[in-house]
Amino acid sequence: MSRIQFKLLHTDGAARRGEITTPHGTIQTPVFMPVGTMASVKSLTTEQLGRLGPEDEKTGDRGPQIILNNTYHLMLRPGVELLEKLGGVHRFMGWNRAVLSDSGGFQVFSLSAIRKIREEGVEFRSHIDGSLHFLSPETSVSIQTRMGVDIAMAFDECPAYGLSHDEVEKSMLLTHRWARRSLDARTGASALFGIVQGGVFPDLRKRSVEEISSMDFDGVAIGGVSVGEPNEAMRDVVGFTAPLLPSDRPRYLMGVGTPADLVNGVAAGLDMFDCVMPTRNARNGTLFTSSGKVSIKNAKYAADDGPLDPECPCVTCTTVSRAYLRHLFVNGEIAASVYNTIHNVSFYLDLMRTIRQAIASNSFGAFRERFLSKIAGGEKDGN
RNA sequence: GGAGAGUUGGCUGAGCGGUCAAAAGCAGCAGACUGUAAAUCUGCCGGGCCACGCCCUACGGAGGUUCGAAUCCUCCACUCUCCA
Repeated sequence: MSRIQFKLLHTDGAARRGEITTPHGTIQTPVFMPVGTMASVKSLTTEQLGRLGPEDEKTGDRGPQIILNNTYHLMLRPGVELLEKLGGVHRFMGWNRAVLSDSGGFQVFSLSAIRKIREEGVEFRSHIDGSLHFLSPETSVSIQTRMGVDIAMAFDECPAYGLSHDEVEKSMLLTHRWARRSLDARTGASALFGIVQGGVFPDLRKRSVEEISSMDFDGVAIGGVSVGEPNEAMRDVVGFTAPLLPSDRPRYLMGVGTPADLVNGVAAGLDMFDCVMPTRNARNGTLFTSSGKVSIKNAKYAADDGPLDPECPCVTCTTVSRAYLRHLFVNGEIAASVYNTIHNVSFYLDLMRTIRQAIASNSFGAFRERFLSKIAGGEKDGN
């Protein structure tokens, strides 16, 4: 019945090397999924996206193995009816690899000004035209399935950071009931992942893992993280929760993170990651390199004729200089976003490939240590 | 030659007796960004200092009126518009 299959290939400490088979290709894990909210990884054409990152060791394929789309945004525009009629998101955007969709649960959190939460579901007012919409476990899963995604996410509630134990518990229990209903709404056309909540409270996280793991999800995700909590808190939650997750299914850390977060996440035993950071930061002029972050708009790069990252084989690093990238950025040229996004996404994909190789050769621990100190050398905050 | 308008910090441009080191925007400099309402947002932006306060230099130039002037008066310089 499940449309995906997970195979655990190898472990190196807690780090896992695996494979997820989907109708749109096999995904090597640990994997990073670029975010393409509007069925588009911002500033890239589907074709450009498809050529990013390192070449696959075996198949010779390039590019992300899987990307993320967003239910909330796509249901508003262009709408699920149209998407379905046009053959689903893959066909719509000309993407033939895997797609995972977020359920809209996060928007319940991030767009809190326009929501009304009930047991049944969430009433939204569209941020686009103010029209009224309703999202529930059933409608969310249905929309995701009709969009034709490979992996759908259960509809959850993502509590804001700073709520009390009782409030988070209440929210978590709602997420659990919604998880059950999401699962009951699954038709089998898309795989379905459950989402663990519980905020920053270990006892709640533990309960949530137990509850979500007991259900027949195709994978389990850690949600409710990177919602404004201190970095330390996030790391604690991930470090505590990840090892509790079932080992026979993909483990997905939602919305995280920095390169260092990814390395640490893998070390905690996680397989899948997504984050807007590489794409958003690219558009805002912050680039990730092998020696730390580079704010390309800084005056010091005005006459810097060298490549952004000498160690990076991406199109950006092999064709233009830092000086040119800065010039494009300060002048607001669209190409700045394109070049920057190409690099940042490539950097992330490259990092994941390196991580996979390190695990395969049982050298992940050493790699992690080297990586973190190298990054820290270039950046004080370790990102 | 006559009539009128104007000259403000790198630029555009408010202010029209004190609360003005001078609004706002731009440019410049730096920072943030973690399941994307983000090609966004925030801070700094005359100089100096033993800096939550003080000093210096500043609103075309020079004088003047006033307790006090970017703001009022006089002259000078320059710019623009209209009429000859």
